[in-house]
Amino acid sequence: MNCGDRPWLILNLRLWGCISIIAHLYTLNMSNPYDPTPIEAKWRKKWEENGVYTAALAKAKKPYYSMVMFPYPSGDKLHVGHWYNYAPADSYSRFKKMQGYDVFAPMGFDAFGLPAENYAIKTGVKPAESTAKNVQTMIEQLKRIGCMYDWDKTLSTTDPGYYRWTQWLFLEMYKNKLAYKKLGNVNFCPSCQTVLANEQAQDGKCERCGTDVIQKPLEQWFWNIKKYSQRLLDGLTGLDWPEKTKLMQRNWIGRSEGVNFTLKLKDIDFSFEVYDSIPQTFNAQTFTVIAPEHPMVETMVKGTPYEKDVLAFVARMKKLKATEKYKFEEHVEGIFTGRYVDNPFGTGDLPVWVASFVVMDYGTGIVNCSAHDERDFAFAKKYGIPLKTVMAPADPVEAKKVRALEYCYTKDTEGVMEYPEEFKGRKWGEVREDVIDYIVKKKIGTRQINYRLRDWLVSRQRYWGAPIPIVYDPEGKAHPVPDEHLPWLLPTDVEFKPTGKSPLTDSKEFITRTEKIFGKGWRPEFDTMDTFVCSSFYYLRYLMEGDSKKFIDPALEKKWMPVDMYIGGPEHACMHLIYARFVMMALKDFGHVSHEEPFKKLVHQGLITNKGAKMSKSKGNVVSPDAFVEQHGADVFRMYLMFMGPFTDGGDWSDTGINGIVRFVQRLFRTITEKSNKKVIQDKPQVLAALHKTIQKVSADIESLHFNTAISSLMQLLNVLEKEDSFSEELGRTVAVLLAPLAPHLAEEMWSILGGLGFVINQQWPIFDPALTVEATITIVVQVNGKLRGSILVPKDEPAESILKQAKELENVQKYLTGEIKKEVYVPGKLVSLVV
RNA sequence: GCCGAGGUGGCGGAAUGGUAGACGCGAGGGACUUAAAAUCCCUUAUCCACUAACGGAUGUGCGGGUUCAAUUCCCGCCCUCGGCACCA
Repeated sequence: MNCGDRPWLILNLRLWGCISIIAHLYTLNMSNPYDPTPIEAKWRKKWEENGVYTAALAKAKKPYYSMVMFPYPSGDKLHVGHWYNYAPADSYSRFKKMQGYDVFAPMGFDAFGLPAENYAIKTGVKPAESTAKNVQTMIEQLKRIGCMYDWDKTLSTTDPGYYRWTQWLFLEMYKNKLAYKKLGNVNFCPSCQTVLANEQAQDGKCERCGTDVIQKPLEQWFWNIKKYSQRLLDGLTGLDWPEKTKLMQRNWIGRSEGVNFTLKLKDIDFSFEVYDSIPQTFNAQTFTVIAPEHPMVETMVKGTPYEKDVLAFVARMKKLKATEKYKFEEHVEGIFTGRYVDNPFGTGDLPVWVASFVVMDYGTGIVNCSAHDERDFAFAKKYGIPLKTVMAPADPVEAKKVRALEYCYTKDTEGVMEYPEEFKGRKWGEVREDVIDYIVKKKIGTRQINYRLRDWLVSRQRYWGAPIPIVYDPEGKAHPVPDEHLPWLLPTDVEFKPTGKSPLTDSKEFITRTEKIFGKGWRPEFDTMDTFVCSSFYYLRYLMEGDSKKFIDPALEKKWMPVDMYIGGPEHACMHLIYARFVMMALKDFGHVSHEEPFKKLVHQGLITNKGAKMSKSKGNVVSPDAFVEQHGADVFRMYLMFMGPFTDGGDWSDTGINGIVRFVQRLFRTITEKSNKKVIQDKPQVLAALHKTIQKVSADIESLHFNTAISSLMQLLNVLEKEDSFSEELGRTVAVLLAPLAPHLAEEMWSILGGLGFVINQQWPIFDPALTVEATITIVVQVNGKLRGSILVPKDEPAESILKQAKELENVQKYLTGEIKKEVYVPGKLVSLVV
């Protein structure tokens, strides 16, 4: 968003980059046997010519759907973060392919969105143009990584052939009563000049630009995701996702179980409900608060002496909330309505107040307050409202203070109940369920479940998005755009200045088109859709090549869904990943798909930072991979990224270690191509043992996405092979196969030099033989009193008694065997532990 | 405040009860070279001792505990990072 460009800095960085590259090239030894640039280009061309990565979706026997979260095609080049995500994900896909799966690894572009529009505002270049160009550039760059993407099935959310289905989805939601328009206080970003979904207003700030979000009363389109709260919650149990992500979604959905009390007002015939998720303290409740936006406020005060003041307060609060100045912590205010709740619990009447802090769209928007809540306590103290306590700490001195209301005593599981009589002496933390039963039995209230998840606000007052396919008749009633008019094209005759109104309002063509089709006085919906709508179903559209008349082929959906492996950033935990699940569930209910969940297994790659800070254009600290790839090749760069540390951890960028991988690649190439020997028929047992240990380790490590240790075990194998004069060509080829997922170009080159047939990527993944990994002699470690005192080398089937005997005879062990041996522990094949 | 993850050499990290520091970077020394780069070999947690050869103590954020044996398991604390937060 905020592109505080510092051209001098970038120039400086580029200049230094160039100098260091030239310096490196100058000093590069020409005797390096492996020259990546031409070789990598050669293999990419051969893969493409032979359609190695084209998935035959209908014919596939063992489908494996492997996806990464598709990128936004920005004008900037691919950065290290993209590589860090895509390269290891690709290594995993390749591994699966070699294990015999029919892997489908597509790639596409999430191309609608604000940056292209902001770029248009700055430069006048239309978003459609800049986006198309960026997509082209990005495809070129993506191909350079050497990933096995099936480019036949690529997609861009901005293609009319794609957003036709975004609009179709909207209409399906509309037909099935899951899309509705509603006036309400919505999050609005004054800088982006658009509304935001609840999920996009993080910490009271715009997710995109960091501006303080304000509350604005606007009429907006919502999708009823709240209806799916329980299913979204239940579905998590069966997913192979990071526990942390599941927990974040659970918290976001925020299920809470409690009670609803039905309350009656005194003097007028008026009743309503309040929700209470901590009903243990219901007998401490001494007043009731209602949200200023609540429509019932007006009814309550109508015709009373309080009416004028209360309504003025409400108006002032609404206005205040629509400004950037409003901070809920600082503006705790309220006003008495003059009304009382009629003695609900037999403990007296409760005065009803309008209070700033009451959340309108959670529960019923009206709440009962007690002394056992910090906020309620502070509010009561401020306005002199009486309080009473029903629980106290076990410590009598503290209990006395609590009863005297010296401070707020809240949510302490050890707190002891004092009232009502039935619960006296019991711990607050243990009576919850019993209190609910008591309330239900006495018919004071009913069980109630609430969710914090809000409906998804899908409309945006911006240009570069899929138009909402709705038109309004002259009376202002909404009508869906009929299917034959889809795609409901995004007009091009618009200004891009954000005004808070949709830019589409300016389009003459859009209005003319609407009137021509629907009649005079008809108006199109001027809002476009949140880009998260576009990305909520793209995994289904990959399965349908190009423009098609159907949303999905049911047979392909049944066969390929859910996505077997989905890799992307953790920042989407409560946005994309919850929307996509909701959309999949809704589509299942509408009868279009057979599965409930879109992503079976999910993994988050870690974040790559630069000097501890997140890379961003505005900070000018984005590391470009291009220079490294130019110099060392894609294989080296992707292996370096994988070798940095665990994939899910990310880490701080530094280029000091890349030479380690450069050396590894050169040494490996030289050793394998020079020492592989046709004449060697049988490899030495210790060489075979090393190979099979490596097969075992690399297989397990790639499967668990521990690429760093997979590479390190290949390095260990190289260290063994380098010491040999020669080994079999067969062994050399197996090493090429093991390397194929991690360094695909290098592996192909080695494979072909060693006379391998076809492509190495089409080979079967080797199976390790446990019998071959057993060494003839083993080292047994000897400990005395838990301290290491020596070791012995014995044949692998040496009996235990003999090992114990040898252990005790060691000179350095003898020194410490000063008394009688109390205990002898022998861990077979590992160690002897003696206790004296 | 609530929830979650983590803390290991100069650095990235490895080891989930069994030789702590694999693998790599960096650094130091040596070989090759007119020289440099590249390459190859040796050393590299800290302290002490020895350096003819062998060793000893300490050590995985801090303090306890379980065990023959703890980076790993248990209890208490400190710090860092991530998420949520006027939801009663």
